[in-house]
Amino acid sequence: MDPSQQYLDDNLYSEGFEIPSQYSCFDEIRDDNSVDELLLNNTFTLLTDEGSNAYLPEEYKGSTTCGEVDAEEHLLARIEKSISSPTADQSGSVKPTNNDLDTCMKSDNLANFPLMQTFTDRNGDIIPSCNNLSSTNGSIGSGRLSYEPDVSLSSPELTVNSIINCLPTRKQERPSASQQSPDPPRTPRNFKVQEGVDQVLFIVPNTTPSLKDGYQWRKYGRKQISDATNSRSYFRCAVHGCPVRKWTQSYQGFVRFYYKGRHNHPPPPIWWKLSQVIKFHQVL
DNA sequence: CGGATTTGACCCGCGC
DNA sequence: GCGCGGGTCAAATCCG
Repeated sequence: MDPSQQYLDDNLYSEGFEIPSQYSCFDEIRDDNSVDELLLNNTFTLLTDEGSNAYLPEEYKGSTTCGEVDAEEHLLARIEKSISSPTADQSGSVKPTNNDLDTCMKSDNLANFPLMQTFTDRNGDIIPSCNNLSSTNGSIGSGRLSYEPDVSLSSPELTVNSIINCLPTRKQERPSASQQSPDPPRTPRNFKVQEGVDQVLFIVPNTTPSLKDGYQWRKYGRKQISDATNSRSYFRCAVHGCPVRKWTQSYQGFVRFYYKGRHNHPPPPIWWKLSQVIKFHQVL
């Protein structure tokens, strides 16, 4: 069976990712040391805004927007780097010591996975960055992250968030040119920018074995997109009245998760994600 | 048996 | 205005 197809069909997609709400603050973290401090002090704030180049790769310094294709190239490069340099994430000084966190990381088999996140601007263009969870009180010892939005601090220029979440579990070859589809996957029509609506994009290798955030999702449709090898699955949050929807689509060895909306109920514990953010920082 | 998933049909938005 | 592609609905089916 085509691994991507199997991935799409797996019930694990009944549980998806948390959609980060609007960030509670936009602290400007301009150097790695300050991030280390925050992480080590468990205040855990990895934030940039649209204008911050704090963690942009060198090629994106000075720019705040780039096209989706460029962003994807960057993503693939990041994945390859992380795969080819298995010790890369050992260089960081962040070493979470909380036993629960370690247990969670191991149980979800997510240790050593890097994470990358980008924003999209109002036009839907992806802005590579290192933004991620915001947590005003997300201490490692608490067992939960807070995603309470702070409306007063939300950026009017940044209403759409995209996260690219890379979770390679084993070496994965990029498709050869002959294996690649001629066209990149189309963005879901409903994923187009809407005022005040959160949107998130994850891209994960289709070999990722387990992806859980505790949310329950109900599949409500599936569609062949563009050609017979490209299908998209449609999910809605299983909580009654919750407006959040997500789409999944496989493409070139990766699976894209498109999320739209904001949960209207408390988030579940998402320990593993916290660990990924830390790992991401280490990889960078 | 009830909840979740599948899948064909229908609806609608967008491009031409 | 029309046709096509994509999103959702809902009945059928599956599964625990």
